Amino acid sequence: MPSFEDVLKEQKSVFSNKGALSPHFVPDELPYRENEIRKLMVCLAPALSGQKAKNVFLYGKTGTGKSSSTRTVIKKLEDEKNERVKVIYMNCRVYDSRYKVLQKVITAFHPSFAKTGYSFAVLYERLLDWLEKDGKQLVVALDEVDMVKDLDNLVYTLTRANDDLTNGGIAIIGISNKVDFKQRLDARSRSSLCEEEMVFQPYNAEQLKGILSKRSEIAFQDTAVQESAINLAAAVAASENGDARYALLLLLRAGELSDAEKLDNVTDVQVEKSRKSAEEDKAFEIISTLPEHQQLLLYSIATLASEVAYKRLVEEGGEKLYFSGEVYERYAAVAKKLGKEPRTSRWYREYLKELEALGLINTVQSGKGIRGHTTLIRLSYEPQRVKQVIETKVLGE
DNA sequence: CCTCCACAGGAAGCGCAGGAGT
DNA sequence: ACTCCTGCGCTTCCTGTGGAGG
Repeated sequence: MPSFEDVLKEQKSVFSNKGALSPHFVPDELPYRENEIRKLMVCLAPALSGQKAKNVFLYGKTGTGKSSSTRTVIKKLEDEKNERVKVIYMNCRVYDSRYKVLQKVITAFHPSFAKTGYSFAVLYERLLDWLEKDGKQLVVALDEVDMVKDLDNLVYTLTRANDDLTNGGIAIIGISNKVDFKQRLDARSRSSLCEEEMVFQPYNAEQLKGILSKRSEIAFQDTAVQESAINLAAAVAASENGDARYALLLLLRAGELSDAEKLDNVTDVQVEKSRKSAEEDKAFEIISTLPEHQQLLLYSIATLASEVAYKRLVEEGGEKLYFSGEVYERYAAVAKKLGKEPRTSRWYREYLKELEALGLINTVQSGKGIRGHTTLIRLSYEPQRVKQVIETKVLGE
């Protein structure tokens, strides 16, 4: 009978601490964000001397270190072990209304309030009492704050609380990656929430490299990751908006691939593979949210492509290209078969443009050798898989 | 050279949904 | 509650275009 220890030993892995690549991991040191962290600390520092901390609004694209910086600062603040300073971090994707946010805050010091049913006024009074008691300073960090449905209300409530309190205070840290979101707020809550503003710039390739190297030291076995793998992951992520989360994900998946193939290191080959599969996932995600007729069109191209020999096609570097007219005929046939009225060919051309803009197909203008003037079409992804995805996700349901 | 093919893509207009105005 | 307007998705109609074929 094998023990778990034996089983674990058999499964050798390139990882030593996989969790270090997770987006939730908070490293001891956050490189290239020293200035942001310092500025955040300056905003929160008043709390330690019994003053209200400043409200801060953090803005920046995904994977630029907003959440990590905030968590790092929160950790530092908690390490001060000041009884009168409380910090609560939450993700507003989960706590998406004034009530839920308030409830989450209350349960942090009064777990019995975890169940709903208390009126908003009761929760609010409780919060004030608790803060008032020995002049506590509360900092509420709201990640993805744009998800809160009644944000104006929430901001108003939290800021007004400061007026109702003679002792203690509440500060808000708002985090968002939506540019236009600020405009949706009314002027009053905007000016309270954005008392202090910080913009997080995307990382460049050099910085991503630094981040990845540092994390790899924790996450992987000593010599498991080749430098070329890190360089590639950094370069790819840099070209995709400098998203550190994506860079880490690539490395994580690459490592998992190495494990699956029972290799003892991670090279750029695995990174390239995981890039491809990440891209494919994204494409399939896009496909499943496409308008019905664009899906049908894509499906039609996929069926053409899976037929071994079709009457008219052109080959280019081993890839088959389909005539616009043939594709339209197939699309019309598929639509009819499913009892849908096909769109006109004029609109079909607009669909083609959209699909190309989304990177799902490639088109080429016909040149010499072909009669007339037409567009040649090919799928950007494996036809069989595209067909499968549409069949299961879309038509199957 | 002219004609035809196989489309590309602009212009106009239609029906409808969803706000703004009253 | 009502009209009015606007934008969107789409159809209809039409002119344009580059190469093949006679």
